[in-house]
Order: sequence, then C-alpha cells, then structure tokens
Amino acid sequence: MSQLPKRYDPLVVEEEVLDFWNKEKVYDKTLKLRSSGPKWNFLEGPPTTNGFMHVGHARGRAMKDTQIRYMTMRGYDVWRRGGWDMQGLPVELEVEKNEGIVEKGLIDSNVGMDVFVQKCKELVDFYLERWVNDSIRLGLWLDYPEAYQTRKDDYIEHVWYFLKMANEKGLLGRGYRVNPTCPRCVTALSGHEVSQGYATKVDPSIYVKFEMVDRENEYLVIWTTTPFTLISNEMVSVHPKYKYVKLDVGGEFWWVVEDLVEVVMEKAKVESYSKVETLTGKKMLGWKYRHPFHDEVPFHQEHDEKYMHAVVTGKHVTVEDGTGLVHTAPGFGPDDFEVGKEFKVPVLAPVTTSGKFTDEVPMFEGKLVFDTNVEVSRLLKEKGLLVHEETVSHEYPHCWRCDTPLIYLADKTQWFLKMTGLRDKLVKANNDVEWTPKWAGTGRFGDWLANADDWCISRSRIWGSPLPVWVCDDCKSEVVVGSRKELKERAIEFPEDFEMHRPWVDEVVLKCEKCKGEMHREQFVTDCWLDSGMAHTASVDYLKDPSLFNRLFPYDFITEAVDQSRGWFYSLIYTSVVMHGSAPFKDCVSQEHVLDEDGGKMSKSRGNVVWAKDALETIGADPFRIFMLTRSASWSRMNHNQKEIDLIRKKLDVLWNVVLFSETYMELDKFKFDEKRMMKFLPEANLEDKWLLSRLESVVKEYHEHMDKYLWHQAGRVLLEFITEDFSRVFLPLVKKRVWLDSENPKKVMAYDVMYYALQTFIRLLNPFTPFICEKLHKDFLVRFADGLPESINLTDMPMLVDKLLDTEMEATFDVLQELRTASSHARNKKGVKLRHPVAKVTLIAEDKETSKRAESLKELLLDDLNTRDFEAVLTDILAEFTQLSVKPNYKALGPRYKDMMKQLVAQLQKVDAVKLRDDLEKGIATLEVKGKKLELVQGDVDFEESLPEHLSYADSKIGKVYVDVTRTKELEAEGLVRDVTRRIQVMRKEMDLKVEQSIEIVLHFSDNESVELAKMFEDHLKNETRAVTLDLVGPDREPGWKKYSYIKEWEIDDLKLKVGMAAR
RNA sequence: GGGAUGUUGGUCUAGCUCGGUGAAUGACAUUGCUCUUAUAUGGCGAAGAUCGGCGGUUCGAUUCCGCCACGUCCCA
Repeated sequence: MSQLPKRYDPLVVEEEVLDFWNKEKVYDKTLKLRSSGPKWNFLEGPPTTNGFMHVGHARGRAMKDTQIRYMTMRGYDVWRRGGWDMQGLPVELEVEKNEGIVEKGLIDSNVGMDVFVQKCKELVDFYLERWVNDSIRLGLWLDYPEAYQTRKDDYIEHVWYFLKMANEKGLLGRGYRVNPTCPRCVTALSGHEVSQGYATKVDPSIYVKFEMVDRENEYLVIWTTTPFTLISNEMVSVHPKYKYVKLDVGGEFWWVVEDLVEVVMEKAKVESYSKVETLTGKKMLGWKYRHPFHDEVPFHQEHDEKYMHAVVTGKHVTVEDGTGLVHTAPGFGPDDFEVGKEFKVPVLAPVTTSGKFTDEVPMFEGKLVFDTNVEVSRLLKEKGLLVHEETVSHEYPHCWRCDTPLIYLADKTQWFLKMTGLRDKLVKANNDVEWTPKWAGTGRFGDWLANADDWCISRSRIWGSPLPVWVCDDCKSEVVVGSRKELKERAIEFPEDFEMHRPWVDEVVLKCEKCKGEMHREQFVTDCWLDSGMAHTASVDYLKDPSLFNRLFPYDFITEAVDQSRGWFYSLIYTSVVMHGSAPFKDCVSQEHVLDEDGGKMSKSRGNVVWAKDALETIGADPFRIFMLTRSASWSRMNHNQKEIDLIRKKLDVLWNVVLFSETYMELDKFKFDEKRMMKFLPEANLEDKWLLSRLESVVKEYHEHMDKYLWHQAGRVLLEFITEDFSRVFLPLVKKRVWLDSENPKKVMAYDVMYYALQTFIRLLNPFTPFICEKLHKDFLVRFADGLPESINLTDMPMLVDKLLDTEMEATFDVLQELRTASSHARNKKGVKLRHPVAKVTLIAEDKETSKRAESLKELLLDDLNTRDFEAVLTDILAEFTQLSVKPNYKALGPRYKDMMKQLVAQLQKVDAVKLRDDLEKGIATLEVKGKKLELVQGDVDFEESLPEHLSYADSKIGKVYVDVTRTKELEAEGLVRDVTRRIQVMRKEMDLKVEQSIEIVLHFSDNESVELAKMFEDHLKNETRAVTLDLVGPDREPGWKKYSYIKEWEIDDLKLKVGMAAR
C-alpha cells in the first residue's frame, strides 16, 4: 500500500502521473466513458509551429485544458481535435537564415524552390514535435494523432474551395496595396521585416510652392523629403482642424499652417511678410492647383477628377515639421493611399518594383527613383517653384537583407477579399457570439469589424497555400480553381508527383476556355490567416465527408489571445459567414498576454522569453497552471513572476499536507468512507462538521457559477480559499481533538467521513486546474479509503450542489465564531494575555439580534475556544459597565490659582467620582475638599477621558464590540501555568519519542514558591494530561534528585524558570 | 503615425460594468506579540497608497470624459 511522500514535489508527482496516464491509456478511457454524453465541441486555434511554446502560449493552453477537463467531468462528449498552423513567413525567414539565403531571388538558382519547401517542412516538423511534447507535459488533453495541419493538401484544398466560392460571390478581386518595397531585392517587405531595418538616412528636404488655379498669385507651400514622389503627386492634404494663413510675402501669397509660419519664413529667407487671411483647413477642401510637372508628365494633363490636383483633408497631417500642407501621392505612401481612396483619386504609380520609372514619365524612364531627386529639385528651381532646399537625416526603413532604402510603392496586382456587402453580415454574426468579457467582443472586436477594410490575402512568398488563380497569357481571363480534381481536369499536363505547394503547383498550366491560350498561376501564396480561418471546415475534412462538420458546426467554444482579433477571430468569421452564413463558434473567451516580470514584452531579441518547457520542468505543470489560471482574469495581462508562483505553490502544499494529515490517521484507524453513514448521522454531528459541509456546498455552487461563465480565475480562487482558509486553518484544528478518540467513536468516524467527503469533492473540483496532483491524490488517497472508485479522477463525475448540506445560517453562525476569535485575540493581545491563560469573561455587544442569538448558540464552544470562564452576548451598549471616566487636571487653568496645593489637588482628583464631578460641572460649580479647604472648580479646570477599567480589554469587530475581562485570580493563573507546563512536558515526551500510552515520572523544579503552590492546585489534572504516575513539585529552596530522571530540560515561562526531569516508567 | 487597452501601498493584486456609506480588499515583504505532537505553517496587531500626471463633468470621481507620460496589442 503506497503512502504519500511527506513533501509535495510537483516534478516527481507529475512524472509519475504522466506515466500512469500513458500506461493505462486514461485519456482514451475518458473518451469512451463519455462517448454517449451530450456533445460539446471545442475548436482548437492552431498554434504556429515556428519557435517553441513560451509561457504565454502555455497559459492559453492551460485555460483550454481546464475548460475541456471540466466539461468532460460534467459528462460531455468533448470534441477537441488538435491543430497546427504550419505555413507562413516566419517559417520562411528561419529557413532563409538557416540556409544562408540573402536574397529571395537566389532561391531558384542556389537552393531551388523544391528544396526550400522541403526545408520548411522539416523545420515545422521539428517544432511540431516540441509543441506536442510540451503540450502533453502541460497536461493538455487534445486529440493529437488526428490533429489538422494547415500544410496538408487536403487542408489547402478547403482554402481553394473557399476562394472559388468567394470569387463566385464577387468577393475576390485585385486591387492596389502600398507596400514597403526593396528595389534591389525586387520584393515587398512585411511590416515585421520593415521594423527590423530602420536606419539613419540623409535625404534632401525641399519646400515647394504649388501655383493655384482660380486664385491669382496664390501658392500652397509643401514640404517633402522624397522629391521624386512629386512626379506622382495628386493632392495636397491639410488638417481639417488646423488654422492656415495666407501670407503676403511681397507680391505673392503663400498658404502655410499658422503654427509653422515663422519656421518656414526663416527657411525661405523671407524677412518681411504679413498675414492676410486665416482659415481652418476644412474650408480649403477642393482648392485646385497646377501640378508642377504638368507639362512633363502626360498623365497629369488628363486629370479632371474633382479632387485631383486639389486640397483634401486628412488627420495624418501634423505640424511637427514641414508646412502643415502635405504633398500626397497615393501610389507612394500608406497614408497617401488611404487619402486617395477616401477622395476617389486613382493611384498613379509609374514606378516598377525595381524602383525605376516607367514610360509614363518620359523624362526619367528607366531611372532609379532616388537618382532623380537632384534633377527634380533642379527642375523646380528652374520653374521658380523651389522655396527652400536643404538636407535632413532621419530614421528611414531599409531592407534588412541588403540595406537598400525602401520605397513605399503601390502594387496593383494584389488580391483582396472584399468587405462589400458583407460588413453587416459579419457584424451580425459577431453579435450572436457570447464573448467573455463582453466588451472584448461587441466593443473592441465589433468596432474593429464595423470598420474593417478589404482583406489583402496575396503574399509574394513560397511556403503557403498557393493562390488558386490562373490567368490567360493571351486574353487575360482569370479562373479560380476550387479543388485538386478540377485542376487536374483543366490542366494541359498534370504531373505525377503533384503537391499543392509551390513550385509544383506553378508548373501546372491550364488551357484557356475562351481563347485556348495558356493560363499560368498568379505567383502568390495566401495569407496564412486564411489557412487557420478555414479550420471550422477544413479541420474535419468537410470536402471528403460533411457529416462530421454538420454535427459539430457551429462549435461551442474557442479561446485565443487578443492579437487574434485581427487574425483568427476575424478570418474564422469572414470565411464562415461567406460559406455557412454564420459565425463558426458560439462562445469565445479573449485572453491577454503574459509579460515578463517587469511588465515588458517577451521577445527573443530581449532575451527575456520564458519557454514553457523550462517553466514546466522547473516549477511543474500544476503550480504553473494554477498560477496562470487564478492570478488574473483571462482577459487581463499578467506578468510572469517566480515569486508569485512560489506563493501560489504554497497553497498546493497546504492541500498536500491536509491530505497527508487525513491519510495518516485514517490509515491508523482503518477507515473506510461511507456516504450513507455520514448522511445518516449528520444531524448529530458537531457544529464544525455541518459548517464545513455547508461551506463546501457553497464552494461547489460558486465554482459552477464561475465555470459556466468561463471565469476560471474566480472559480480557482474560490477553491484555493476553501482549502487554505476553511479546511486547513479553521476546520482541521477543530477536528484534531477528535483524532485522538477511540477508533470506533462515532464522533471520530464522523470527522473522518466529513474530511473524506470534503476532500473528495474538493479534489474533483480542482482537477481541471491541476490535474496532476489531483490524479495523484485520487490514486493514493481517495481510492484507498473508499470502495468502488475508478482508477482515474478523470473518470469520475464533477460534484454538483447537494442542497441539503447547504446551511447558510450555519455559515453565518460560524462567521460569528471567527469574528469573536479574532476580536478576542486582539483584545487579549492588547493586554498581553496569552491564549492559554484563561480569562474570566468575554462579552459581546452585538450589532443586531441575529448576531447575538448566533453567538449565544455558540456559547459552549466559545468557552473552550476563547479559553474563557464565561461568555455573554448582549444587545445594547451598557456603557457604564464597561467604560470608566477618568479626570485629567488642566494645569494651565488650575496652576495659577492653587499653586502649592496642586499636588494634593491632583491626588484628590484621581479619587473623586468622575461621573458626579462631570455632572456637577455641567450644572455649574463643583467643590472639592483638599487639606480641609474647599476648592471650587469650574468647567475647563479639568478634562474627562473615557477609558476602560483596568481589568477590561476591548476590540472592535464586524459583528459588534467585544470586551474581555482579564481579571487575574489565583485559580485562573494556576490553570494558565498548568497549561504552560503541560505543553512543555508534551514537547519533551515527543522529543523522547515516547508512545502515546507510555507512563512517565516527572519532577518539576520551579524558581519561585508561588508557582509550586499554583501547580499544586491542579496536580491531578497535570498527571492525567501527561500520563505521569509520579509528580514531584519542588520550589527553589530544594534540589531534587536529578539522577532518577533520564531526560532533563530547562524552560523559561515569562519570568519563571522551570527545570523538568522526566523518565519513562 | 493610427486604433485599442492598461497604469491602485516596497512588491503583486481586489474594487471600477450602473460615480456616493464609514477605515480603498487581500497576499508577500518589514516589524511587535502569539498558537501548534499535520504543515518550509497558522493567529492577533503595527506601519505603509492623496488609486500614473494634469484638466473637465458633478453637490460628490479610484470609478465617467479629455489631454499627457509610460507599458502592451493590432494596423501602418
């Protein structure tokens, strides 16, 4: 029969439990057990298999597991297929790094795209294995063997299927997108790449005036650090709220933002100028100007749209530098692009991806844009439009591979999923979702959804789901292919070893149905969020057999971190609304991130990432899980903090220790739990038994209320508080007295039954949070002391509320007890009266009738508990009885009048009846006889202070005022002394390793005779308590025969010195 | 740069949805006292926060609004 180790070591426990689960196939058994239960379907948000699992991932996964285990124990047949997101840019970047690939163009020549893709597969497989291992170590019970992988052909096929459907619904289309582009690598860069490459760059900084149309001699003054973009200028943006002024600069009028007038005038070397007119920006909307390169660039001559070559408004305008009028070229900047879209100005982007002007700009055709800056300035100067020219050095994005300055460039070949006509449906679908917390969904996500733009899904990449669009070389007609089968049918030639990845898919050429020409694939892959977004359908292989999908959809529950709002939550809803007309999930819990100890972001570059594996292998999964789950609400950020984990781990220590305590005595008494017996005898049970069971049921109730709302942190906190506060600190000390009774004693059996019942219930409730320790305690404790339990706690049912055990009146009564304990300790503490010294009386002046009734009902228990001879609960504050009025002379008033009589007067004042004196003074004059003289006192001569009489100590509490009468009598002192002595003898018995029933002989040598006398009053009691056959009490004037005693020890009890001799007999 | 979200004793946190009681909750750490034959515990005290800063709404704001600083997330 195995025994629990003395100390809780999570690592040892968890290793053992993992082994047990593995050997006994416990997970499979839970599936089988619940297979006929009601369905509850969880959709796993697939982690990206690049990099390892860190503690932030692990927190989210702990939440998933807790919910899953909870539902399983509630009897549900839980769908929980795992999933992995395996494609995308980060994988490529790591492979490029590993392979030393600098330029993407090199892939074909040096490595070969097929080899590259192979490397990507190997990399994600490597990470996949670690993710699975770490997840299992964390205790996350998912279906791993059947887990979906976004890189599989079957999965990608669903993405194609979706895109074809989207296209048929008119939602797929081409559009412009402004990308940071490296002209040397001839590729667009992702935001992530851009942020890696900021560096200082020296650029021209020019101030240019644009001649206005219909406003004679007036000019708009703009500023730019990229002169070449002026070629493609279409608008000038002003801020709608800023004030702009028209300046007379000697024959010409210039428009500049008011805040920057002086700066601009100084740069332009205009010494005298005057303000002619002031306007807010929005009034300038629509003002036309003549493009500075109107004559040179044919494109500009054709312009006649309303806002072309006109002033528009935008909030991106600042007054930090420049002129407050921002030159806007929609093809060359994200802000510019947005403005262009808003004012319906078409994009002009006469520059190739390699950064060279096209034939649309005849004067610069074939020239690299940066190289034209000087020329642009020169031309402007010639035209007399250059106001000022200088250079600035600023932070500018560079290519992280080759350090070439990037160009923001509009690219019209990108593919989009449109929002047109869909927005309302998405918002409505989202409103049907139950979000936790509510504001994250309807507010944060809902607002964002209502304003979401078209979704750019094309990526100029390799390792991803290929965009299934083929375009005819000749007639340019397009076809979106929806499946592998369809592709094969339309292919001119279909390779044997086909795979739905680049480069294989690129090699498939289709025949154009219109012109019989050749069709080639658009060389994009799709955004990997589209992959994971299809999980609702693709994860269950809908295309092969939709029956499983039909059973599961919509899923009951998903949970991911906030960064998924724009990611997974969005892509799920978008694709599902398009395909199935509704959101694919019913409940969604939003999580926040885990930060480092100082609240900083965890990142590889900072080196502050805590990997899940390390955390799990050093602190253990259970302490980690309970920390992550209870420390803060799922939607609040949290800091990873070792100190805090240690604190919460202590609570698991407490659980372990209370079980250990129970086990020790239950083992001794050969106890077997019998629920019927417990219920039968419960009416006669001790107060604390009924109380504990009622508390337990309150916990069960609250726990389920929280769990039903996915408030794991609340549910967990309720549990931890119960075990540490109620069970360990309150109940066990009360029960301890009973474990020494005979093993057959019904009081003791009841204590065991209650302990067992409470622990069994508790451990099951806790199991979803800390499955390892709970499994261990189930196996090695619960199973041993009851019949008919299954081998694993995961095969048991979640305890539900047992109404008949709930007794709120009992709990309220017990609260009174706790309050009285606290208050009495406080009052004792004030007077320095230790608990083991009995006091004469404790009085409660209760707040209300119920409290006093409850307190009275506890009287017997209280006498023992508070160690008092008497207890009374009364309702009214009988002030006179408990307070004492004392007189304080006012020396400043009395001194000058009574001078040398002061000493006697003061002495007399202490003796006088203070209440009477106060009453007299209130009426008028009081007289006092001192040394035969009658002295007169008036108000102000003395102050009165209310104080407690010496023998009383007072403490306030939530339930009323508590007075403790600490009057010392001989008997009370004797009792206290005997308790002191008894305790020390018991300590010595333990140190001698005596059996409980072993008799002894004792001598007590006191340092004063008074103590001898006191001890004699309780001689028999002392003998009984310590199982002494002989007891010799000796004072300071005699030295006992020490030789007789085998164990001698000296003690100090306050001032008393005590030497104890002891021998077994 | 835009949007979102947060900032409470030395540390970590509760409360803030729907502003109002008197001491803003609890834990750790500090400190005084104390209990205990389950516990690397526990109990009673002391001390410690003008609830990030500044403004506004209001009779009244930690709680609502705005701006600023700092952190974080998403987008650019």
